[in-house]
Amino acid sequence: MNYSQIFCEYLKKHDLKNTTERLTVLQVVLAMDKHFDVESLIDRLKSQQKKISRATVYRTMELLVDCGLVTKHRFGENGRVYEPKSERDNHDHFLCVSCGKIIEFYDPEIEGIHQRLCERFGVEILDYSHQLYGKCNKCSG
Amino acid sequence: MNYSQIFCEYLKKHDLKNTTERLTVLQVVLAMDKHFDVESLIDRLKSQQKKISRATVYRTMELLVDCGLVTKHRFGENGRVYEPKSERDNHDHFLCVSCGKIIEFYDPEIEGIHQRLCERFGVEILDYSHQLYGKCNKCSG
DNA sequence: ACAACCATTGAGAATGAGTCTCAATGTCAG
DNA sequence: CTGACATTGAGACTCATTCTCAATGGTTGT
Repeated sequence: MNYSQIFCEYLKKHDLKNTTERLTVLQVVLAMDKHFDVESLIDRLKSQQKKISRATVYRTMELLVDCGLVTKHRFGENGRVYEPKSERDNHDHFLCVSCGKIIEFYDPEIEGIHQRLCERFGVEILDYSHQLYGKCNKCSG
Repeated sequence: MNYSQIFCEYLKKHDLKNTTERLTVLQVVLAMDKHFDVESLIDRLKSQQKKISRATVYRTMELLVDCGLVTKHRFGENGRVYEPKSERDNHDHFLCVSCGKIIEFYDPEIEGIHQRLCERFGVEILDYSHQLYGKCNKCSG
């Protein structure tokens, strides 16, 4: 099942309408760089002569996050950054404060930490955010 | 060396002036709840008849973060939250999305993760952010 | 102690990301 | 096809944070 199909199913299941704006946003999102902000997405839409309002773009991104096709991040003091999510795609981010490079990494021990937290405090974890900031190998020293 | 002394040293070292506004903000910050936002801090200042402008409060918080007396967080979609930092005070946060409760926890394995990242990619970590969102034991189920 | 220099402050304007409004438009079940 | 109602778009709005700049105040050297 591809992204569009998943999105359509999601829309149907929630009694939301299958509009061209929504599908167009999804298409363009999938063609963006891995990490992008809404501003770039809107620029891209404009440059492709797709006239979709800022409000609709924001509204649609929310849906895409909600149906699990996209994840939303906050890196440092900047606004939101989105990232299309692929199956079993579980990673955290390192951001170089000098050049802006983003390194994605996965360390299974993060799950150990979460597991121990749940056991210790009896909480249920729904979501998390884990970012590292520093200098990449080219910028350090 | 107490907080005020550290702050004064910091100011001197950076050729910044030792103003009553700056010291007042520090005093009131130390008397705040563990996690607070700028709005509450400004309210507190007002209620104590200390007239310090919004701009100065923001500017001073930046200094306090820079000199390591306070840490700055972003929890979810909300604005900044500050937290006075004590010696060897290394912890992450769990936030209950239902009741707002904050649990602080420390799991040494977070450092293992960071260590492995440094070795693997040759990066230097300067800072990080790690928050968990979910339901606390009273709100889950 | 004093003057002079320059950092700091405050009030309010400006910014900017994100949200809201509501009339016009589009979707879709029946 | 049509009615019911969800969605869209343009721009107003919000709200946290930053900026501006004239007035104020610390600090240093004498």
